[in-house]
Amino acid sequence: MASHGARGRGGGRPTLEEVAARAGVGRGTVSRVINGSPRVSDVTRAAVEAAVAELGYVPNTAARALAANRTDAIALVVPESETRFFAEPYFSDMLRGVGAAISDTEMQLLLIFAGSDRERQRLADYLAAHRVDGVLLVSVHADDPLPDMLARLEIPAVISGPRSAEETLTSVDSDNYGGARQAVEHLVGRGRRRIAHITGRLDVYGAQRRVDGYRDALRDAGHPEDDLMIEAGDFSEEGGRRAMAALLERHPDLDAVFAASDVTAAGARHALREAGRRIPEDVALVGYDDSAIARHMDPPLTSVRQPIEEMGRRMIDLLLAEVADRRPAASRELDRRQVVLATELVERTSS
Amino acid sequence: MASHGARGRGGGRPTLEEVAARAGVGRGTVSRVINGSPRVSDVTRAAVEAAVAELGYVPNTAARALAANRTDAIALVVPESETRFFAEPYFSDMLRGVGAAISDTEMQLLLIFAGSDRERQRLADYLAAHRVDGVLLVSVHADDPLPDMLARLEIPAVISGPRSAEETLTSVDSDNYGGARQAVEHLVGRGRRRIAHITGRLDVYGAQRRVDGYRDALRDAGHPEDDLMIEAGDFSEEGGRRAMAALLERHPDLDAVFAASDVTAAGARHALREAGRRIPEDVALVGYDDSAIARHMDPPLTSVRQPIEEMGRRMIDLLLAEVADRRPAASRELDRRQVVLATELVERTSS
DNA sequence: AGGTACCGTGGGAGCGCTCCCACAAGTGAT
DNA sequence: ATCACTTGTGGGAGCGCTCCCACGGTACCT
Repeated sequence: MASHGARGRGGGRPTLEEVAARAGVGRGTVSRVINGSPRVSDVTRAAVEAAVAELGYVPNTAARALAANRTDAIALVVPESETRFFAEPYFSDMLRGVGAAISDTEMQLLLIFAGSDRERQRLADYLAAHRVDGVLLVSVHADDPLPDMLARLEIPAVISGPRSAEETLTSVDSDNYGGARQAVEHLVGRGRRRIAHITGRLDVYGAQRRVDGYRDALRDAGHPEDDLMIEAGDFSEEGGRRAMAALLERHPDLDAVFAASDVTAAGARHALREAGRRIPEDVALVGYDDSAIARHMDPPLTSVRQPIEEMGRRMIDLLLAEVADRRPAASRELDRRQVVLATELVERTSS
Repeated sequence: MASHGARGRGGGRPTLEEVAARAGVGRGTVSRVINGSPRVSDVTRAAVEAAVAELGYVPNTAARALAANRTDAIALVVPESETRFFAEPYFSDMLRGVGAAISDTEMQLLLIFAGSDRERQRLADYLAAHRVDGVLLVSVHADDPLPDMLARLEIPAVISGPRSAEETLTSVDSDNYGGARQAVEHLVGRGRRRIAHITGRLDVYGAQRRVDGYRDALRDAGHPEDDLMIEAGDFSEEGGRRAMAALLERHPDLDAVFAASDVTAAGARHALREAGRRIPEDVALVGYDDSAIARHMDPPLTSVRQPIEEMGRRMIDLLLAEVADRRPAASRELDRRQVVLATELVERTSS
């Protein structure tokens, strides 16, 4: 006991063994109580719980992790720089949703940025050390090597926003295609005839799906193919501004714009203002995400709402299921699940 | 070896012992190499490093934490809700600074929100379990119980923004008093005579110091005490708007405003616009933080820059020193350090 | 030559848990 | 009364490291 010298200073925290002694039971029994096993009699459980309370016992996470080979932590990995993370409400909304969901569990959530090469190297080391039981991946680009790395390390992962229609990871997404259709159908319903679209980054699958939705909605409304007015953006405000300017140049007669994100719409709004167009009188504007920006814009922005909170919850549920499922490594491939949640159009005065 | 059944699946990761066998040395030697101890001969070190590389050895964090009684992780605790965190550039700038500083170390950074009661309870459990070696506290209110809890648990902590002049924790701060003086002196220098101040939350010590700086700068410039035009804000945009409106009501003749944060200044700007005042012609405006908002405001905002990056670095350095210093718990009280860093006025067109 | 240092090194003990086997006691069927 | 379970329990073994003691070897003194 004295051999480790100055360690465990100040009397230290009580251990399982001490709780067991105090409660007059064995180590195993205390462990069972702590972990909520049903195979403990009520009397014993009460005695142990009393001892735990008296001693102020808190399990040692490191010991537990070592013995049980799990960490009780999952990581939310954002393959972007901090700067972009903070600039885009999508990420913070997602973080909020995931945070809410995780707080119902015993799990801990880690936020990891992997924007720069350096950060990616750190992340790789981190994952190699198996410091988390599972990973949540947000908005990964088509050619990102991260998913493969996770597969190689056999770390369970759930992705928000599949990389393609054949996503191999379990994924959760909102109905980008349907959401885009809602937006365009809404504009058509309001009598708009010349509807443009500013896309997101097209290496993001969801952005492509929004283009598909836009295209199909217009076609179904009887618009000829060459009515399409598409300009590439990148989800940023500046990108929205530039795309809008280009669209106005090419199609001065447009009377509506569907932007692939609220931030993009904010950029478009600037360009429209500069060009002297009134919103919504001259040009109707619809965004995507229904973030705080949409509510505070002038005029308030009609936007497609994704159920971010729900998405976060589903991601956590699926990931925890995969983590728990790590026993016989049986037919797990079979039910690769792709959850798609419905969107909702929130109408405001911009359209 | 077989007794633990299905655990450690897939052949598992190599252990220290395996590396030692491969390199033909003892366990202790490998440990020394891994931890960079100088007491290893060059030949041996090379052999071990080769074995590590061949086997792809990565230390098991849990085992290390258990044996060494440390976690190699520190937490950045934000006693605010996620919402406020994302709304205030101060926090994200601070996170960026701290993140940059930590990435030079082997430490891991955890971001923990403690806005709601529930989150605070989680945090308490978390700290009680000693899951981090140290804590970084950002913008704590005067009556927050967190610092006491940390002291009780003997967890090293560094605070950004001391709670009072007698802060007992090691702290890092920018010179709020001096920064405020810079701002006011700048306005005086530009010939402004009726300078108002919108404060931050006054339960934050730094906000009080800014008031002091404002007050003293005006007094030193020969303004009588009753020239003071102070209105309380709360660092938020809405608070700035309200305070500005109140100030205009009471002092329609004011010609300059020093706001306690850029976000506050943004709110003030709105109120000024609504009241038909031009910036800077009618009213000069100066903010604090020099955040992204200041650069993008219309007109670009003159603001007091805090060296956030540097603050983050200093906080990390001090905290790691305290963590490392946890040996004889000697005369640590003696050198309680209060680092104060200089600010810099960034002049733009709003003043 | 003997003594005293100090390397560099090997490996025992221990960190605080979980897992699982063993076993006592109780329950019900035969 | 016997066997076969079930239920609750105790405690050994082991997770993969770090810490530290002990020991052989070399270098430098007397």
